[in-house]
Amino acid sequence: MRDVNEPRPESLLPLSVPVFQILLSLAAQDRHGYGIIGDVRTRSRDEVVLSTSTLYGAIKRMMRDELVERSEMRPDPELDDERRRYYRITEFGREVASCEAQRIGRLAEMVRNSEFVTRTP
Amino acid sequence: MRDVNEPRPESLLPLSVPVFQILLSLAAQDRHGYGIIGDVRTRSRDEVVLSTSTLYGAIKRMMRDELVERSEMRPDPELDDERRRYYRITEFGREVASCEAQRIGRLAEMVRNSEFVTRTP
DNA sequence: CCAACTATTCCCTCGTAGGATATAGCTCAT
DNA sequence: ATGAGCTATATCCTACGAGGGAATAGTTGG
Repeated sequence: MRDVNEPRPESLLPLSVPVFQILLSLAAQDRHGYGIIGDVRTRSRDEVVLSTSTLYGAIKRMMRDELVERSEMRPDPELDDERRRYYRITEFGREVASCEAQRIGRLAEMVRNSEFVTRTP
Repeated sequence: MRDVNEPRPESLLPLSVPVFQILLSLAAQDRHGYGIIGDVRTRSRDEVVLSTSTLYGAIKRMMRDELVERSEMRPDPELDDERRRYYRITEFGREVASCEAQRIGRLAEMVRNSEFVTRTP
């Protein structure tokens, strides 16, 4: 059942590069802020390198929009760092990310149907 | 030979939705402003509907960045409307659009490698 | 001849990306 | 043990773009 106060996921599209990358990162597992930066950098093969101001600014807005929420998760105590604040993607966040993924798929198809693209066979 | 004063195409990425759609539209043929709005709407199947302020604002910045330029092209005089101002994509504009197309391709692949995506078989 | 549509332009507001900077706890080599 | 460098979070500030609204005016068709 959809929360009537929650906006339709499509209304938040298109997502900015940082927001979509953060959702992709948290979709795999809960992470803390600095961990997201490293993960995004790794999975994008250094194409997306978030600065701390970009990350924490985006996280704040994503909390406001209920795309993510605080997670109580803690790693093994001997590996933990108490300063860390973990985040979890919400169900709504997954829906929004899924919509954005579909939008990107349609866009990629639209590009394939264009003439000008440099094809790398 | 690359113009040394022209920035590297990647430095303009990511393109906004309006800018990329306008480049896609002009890559096919020269068009005037209002014509771009209609073409983008058609080729995106009503997904991207540019307002006039969005379009003309984007065009102005794209002229500044030399992604597009004024075109002298006029249609058959009996079909013409003298108010129209036609635009043409530049060679640099094509390079930038091509880079953006590749970025979107990589992004779509990254999404395919993620778990959460809603698959439509 | 008037309404609706085509076409361009400007103004203004809101929101975001990201540089710079502050603060402080943690880790490790010497 | 200590200081350098890394991990981690947070805020300030600026520049810039998206897009609503509205003004202007030429064009078309009923």
